[in-house]
Amino acid sequence: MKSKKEIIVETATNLFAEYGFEKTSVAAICEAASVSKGLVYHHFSSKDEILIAIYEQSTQDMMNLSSNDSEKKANEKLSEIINAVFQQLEDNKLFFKLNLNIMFQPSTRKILETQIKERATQLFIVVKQIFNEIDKMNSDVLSYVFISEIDGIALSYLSSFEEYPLQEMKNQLLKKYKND
Amino acid sequence: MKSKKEIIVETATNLFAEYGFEKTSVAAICEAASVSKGLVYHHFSSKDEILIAIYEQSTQDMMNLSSNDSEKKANEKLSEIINAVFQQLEDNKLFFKLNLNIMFQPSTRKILETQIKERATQLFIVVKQIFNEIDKMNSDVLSYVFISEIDGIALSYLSSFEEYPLQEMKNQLLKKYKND
Amino acid sequence: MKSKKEIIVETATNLFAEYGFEKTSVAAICEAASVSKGLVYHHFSSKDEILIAIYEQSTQDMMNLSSNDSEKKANEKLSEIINAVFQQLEDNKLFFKLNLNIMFQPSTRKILETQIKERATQLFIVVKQIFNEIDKMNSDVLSYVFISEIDGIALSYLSSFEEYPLQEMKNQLLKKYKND
Amino acid sequence: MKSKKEIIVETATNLFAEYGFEKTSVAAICEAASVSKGLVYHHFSSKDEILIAIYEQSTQDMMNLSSNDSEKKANEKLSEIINAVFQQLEDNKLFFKLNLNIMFQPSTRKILETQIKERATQLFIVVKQIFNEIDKMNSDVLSYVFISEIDGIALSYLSSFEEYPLQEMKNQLLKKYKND
DNA sequence: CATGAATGAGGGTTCATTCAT
DNA sequence: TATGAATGAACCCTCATTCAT
Repeated sequence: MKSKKEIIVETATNLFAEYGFEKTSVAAICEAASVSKGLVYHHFSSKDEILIAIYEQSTQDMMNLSSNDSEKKANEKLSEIINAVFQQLEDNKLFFKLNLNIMFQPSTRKILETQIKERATQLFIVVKQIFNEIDKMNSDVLSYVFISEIDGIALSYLSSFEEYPLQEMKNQLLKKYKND
Repeated sequence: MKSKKEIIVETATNLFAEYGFEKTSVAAICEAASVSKGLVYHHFSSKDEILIAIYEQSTQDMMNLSSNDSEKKANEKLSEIINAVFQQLEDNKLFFKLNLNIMFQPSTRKILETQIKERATQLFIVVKQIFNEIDKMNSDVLSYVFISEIDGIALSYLSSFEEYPLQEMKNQLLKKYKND
Repeated sequence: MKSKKEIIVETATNLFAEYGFEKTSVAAICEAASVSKGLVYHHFSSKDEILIAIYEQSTQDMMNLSSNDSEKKANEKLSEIINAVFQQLEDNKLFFKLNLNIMFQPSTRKILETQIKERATQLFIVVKQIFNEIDKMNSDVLSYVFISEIDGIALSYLSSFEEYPLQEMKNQLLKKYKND
Repeated sequence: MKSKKEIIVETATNLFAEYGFEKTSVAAICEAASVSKGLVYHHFSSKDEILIAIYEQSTQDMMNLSSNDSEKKANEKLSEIINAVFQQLEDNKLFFKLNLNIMFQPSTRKILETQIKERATQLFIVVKQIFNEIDKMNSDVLSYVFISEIDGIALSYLSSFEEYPLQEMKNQLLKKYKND
């Protein structure tokens, strides 16, 4: 059974994702979680702290996604990443929006500066290790390009109000990295 | 000489870009612009209205950037767009952040829904017209890819806390689209 | 006619005196002054600021009490001070209590540290100048004693729940300093 | 070994003295005493009750100070009281401040009304008995004066931010009462 | 005797907006 | 145009106290 603390985090995640961090009041979280304000502040020292907990949790989840199966070839690993990201993108669209919201809201960006840097660094390392196997001399640029390509599609997809050809974009990417 | 109304818009733009829309109070705008609250509400019916004015203005500016010189070849036009965007990206980094902030803050996104759609549509049309000259059958996908690639680099660049190899990424793009 | 700001200060003074600074909520001040919270924060940047305004005002009033009639003899001046203080003590008992409350509440004492020091210094100077005329060698000690004697009676009077022989104490003091 | 209850009282005393009663939360006491909230409320029915325990304890301690050696002469007893009080004043400055804090904080004053009255009465009786030996007709006034003189010095000393000539003031008092 | 999750009222403060001047 | 006093709802957070374990 879920603890009240877990319920609070989960509820807050949903509300932050739907309305944005700034526009979600602690009171709203309490009501949605059927919990008193006192309890929220018993578990978290501030509203910011809830956000930090959510973000760190999601970083953890993200890292657990990338399998470290070193048996596989580089291009297989890239395909795997692409598949995993696009899967997540479809399944947790709202959650990805939250991440962008956090990243580009100056106030939240400041709150999470440390954690954002940490995640970006780790992500880059994972990708670069793969490209090292492919082309050690240019692994830096290749990594930047790879990450940008995924980010770009995500951005277009998440910012679009209308239907977005996500599958087609994914296939384009898969094709490009198939023979690396 | 600038009108008071222009001063208000300009001041608000800077503050929104630096602190985010939600975190910028009307009082702060008034103080920074050396103007009374009454005057702000004389010119704008609400804080939202200021944001709308800023966004529409910036869409206008953006559209004026893309020359409609139909004499040029498609690949030249693409290069031109790439150059223009990267130039802006460097010159007005804060302003681009504001656009992302607006786009992924659910509250502001809702306020500007109409304007965001409009801008996206216009942008897509401009790009697609170019790709129609290159490969009419696939102009849709090519346009999406092109926009995503630019968006992706912008996103990586704007979200990075550290040095980002913007020039190198730009060169990669230019190279890719040179011979189209 | 009194300005709203003056009404706020006056109301706050009364409530602080009756219930203490910490135990008087801004909401209570608003209600008693028939004024909105917004207005209080329009005129004062914080609750502390109200306290500071009150304290500084009272220091001003206090200083205006001591006439600077340099024609008079030293012992006459002392008598005058004694009379003035005891008069105030009777008339504004609650206000003197507020001063003691502020002085010995660590939180308020810290808020007003600067102002408390300033007042104490000014007070000491005024008294010492008088004792300089009487006995220049010992004017420091004599000043301390004089101030302590008045403080002591005030303290006893203000802390007493029962009838306190204020007149008799005053006469004792007047008698002591009559022939200086 | 100290009982948990004693630790709570001791910790609370220190915190009340340093931050004031109102500004010290039960949670702060618990943390400082390394004790749970439950335990505090097991030993005391409310926060007020802790304050009462502290105050009554200190009254007890105070009374134990004054020796009842009826052999001694009146002026010796007075000297003894003066010496004892000034000793305490130096040793437990913070604790005396707490007493003044309590006395002039309307809320705490009300909580401890009974105990404050009781202590004042007992103190007055002790002093008056001594002055009865000296001048029965005027023992009331003499007692008030004596208490006020001590209170006054204590007040000046405790309210001063700077060095205060406590020793000198003490000597003045001792000299005055030496030949009574 | 001992813990700490849980409550709910109330604290100080911010802020978009209105309106008389 | 231009000012700034004035409003009131909402915000984040604190805290004494209770209670199941």
